[in-house]
Amino acid sequence: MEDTRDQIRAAALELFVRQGYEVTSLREIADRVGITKASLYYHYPSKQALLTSIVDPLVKGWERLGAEVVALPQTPEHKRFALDAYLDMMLGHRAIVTLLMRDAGAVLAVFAPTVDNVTATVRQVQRWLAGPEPSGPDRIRAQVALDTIGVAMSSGSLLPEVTEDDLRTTLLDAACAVLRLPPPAGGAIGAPVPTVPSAPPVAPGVGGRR
Amino acid sequence: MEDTRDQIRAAALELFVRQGYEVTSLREIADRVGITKASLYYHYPSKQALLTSIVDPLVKGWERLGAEVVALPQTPEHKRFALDAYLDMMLGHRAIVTLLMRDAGAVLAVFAPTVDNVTATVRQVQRWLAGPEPSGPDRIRAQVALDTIGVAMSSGSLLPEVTEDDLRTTLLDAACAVLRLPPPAGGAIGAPVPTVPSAPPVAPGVGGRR
DNA sequence: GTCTATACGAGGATAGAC
DNA sequence: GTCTATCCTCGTATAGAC
Repeated sequence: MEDTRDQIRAAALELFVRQGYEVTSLREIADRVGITKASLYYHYPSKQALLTSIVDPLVKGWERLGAEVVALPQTPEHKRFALDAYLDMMLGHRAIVTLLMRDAGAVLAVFAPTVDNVTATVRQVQRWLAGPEPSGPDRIRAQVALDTIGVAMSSGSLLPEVTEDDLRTTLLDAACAVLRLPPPAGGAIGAPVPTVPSAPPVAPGVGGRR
Repeated sequence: MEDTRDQIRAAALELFVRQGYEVTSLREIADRVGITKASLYYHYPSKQALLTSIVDPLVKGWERLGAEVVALPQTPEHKRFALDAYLDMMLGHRAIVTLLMRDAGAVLAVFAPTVDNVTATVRQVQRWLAGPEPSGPDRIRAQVALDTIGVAMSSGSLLPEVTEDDLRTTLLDAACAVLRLPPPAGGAIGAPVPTVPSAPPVAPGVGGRR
């Protein structure tokens, strides 16, 4: 029964998101699961390892998506598609993203070894979005487009009463506007988007609580 | 001689930004200033008080700007102006904003009492930007426009070799694009922007270190 | 204003019994 | 797998001398 491990992860994620990583003690997490601190160490060798196992799916998803995306041709259609896929993945990991926003520092510290890879991936995607031989502003726009999607999601508290559907389409449009992509051509353009799967299965995250 | 107090604040800000608030110990800060932990307590009654005094200027600036902005008519020109002023203020407090991004959680925790006021201000500005009787998407766009400016600034590490000027104009344009504001009418429109001072004097922040 | 010394508590982590 | 007990380190904060 792997159940306890999962319970721990879920409890930790919830507490981390609500209170922050540093502030949350292992005792709190253990209490919530109904075990003791020591038992927790049976399942995870350290607090950092716990955090890693929580954030890992998002990192993996991002790296995978990044690799797929940069292989595509840099057409407006594909860019729009890439942003959509990115948005989709982020929404799938909503709780984790919130944590990342809250405690960017702590999370990055834990991923210090891996972080260069991630940064590299982000850079690649940014360059891909910016187009060939991008100017400074081109690169800024590319980065803002990416950030748009990430940040606005964590602003749930500032945007209640907004449907997920509105959020999804509006964010995509906003990112496209920033990139100055032409609006999607009304008709069918053959198949503008090829093989890339729309998004990984993606765990539901611990979403809730909003 | 208020010098020590300022030295402490500067050292603390730098360390907080680089390592994070929770992780940075008072001993480190004291060491850097060349005094002891105990002396530090003579100047600031607690670590939280220190953080407060660091972040306070930004909060104040934001509240002040918010109050001024929501009193303006909701024309495209004024919205553009408001975003510009907002951008200006954020750039003026660059280091603090970076800290806020890094440790949003910790900072918010410290400002828990005040935080409702701030949230309220943000909400007001968001509504002002969204226009009268805004739809869901209108409100999302307003929020994204605000976030655009804030976030992209912290992405300095992902956008080296970009001039501050490019950053400034591109971010403003991006925010306007998100809001679907028409491009600024080429000619002079009388005085589209009235009394509002372009931005508070604004401390230079401890910028550096990038 | 700044120091030395110290109280106090909390948190991460380990050892070893059940 | 889970517990009790314990270690060690570190951070906040205070007392009191210089």
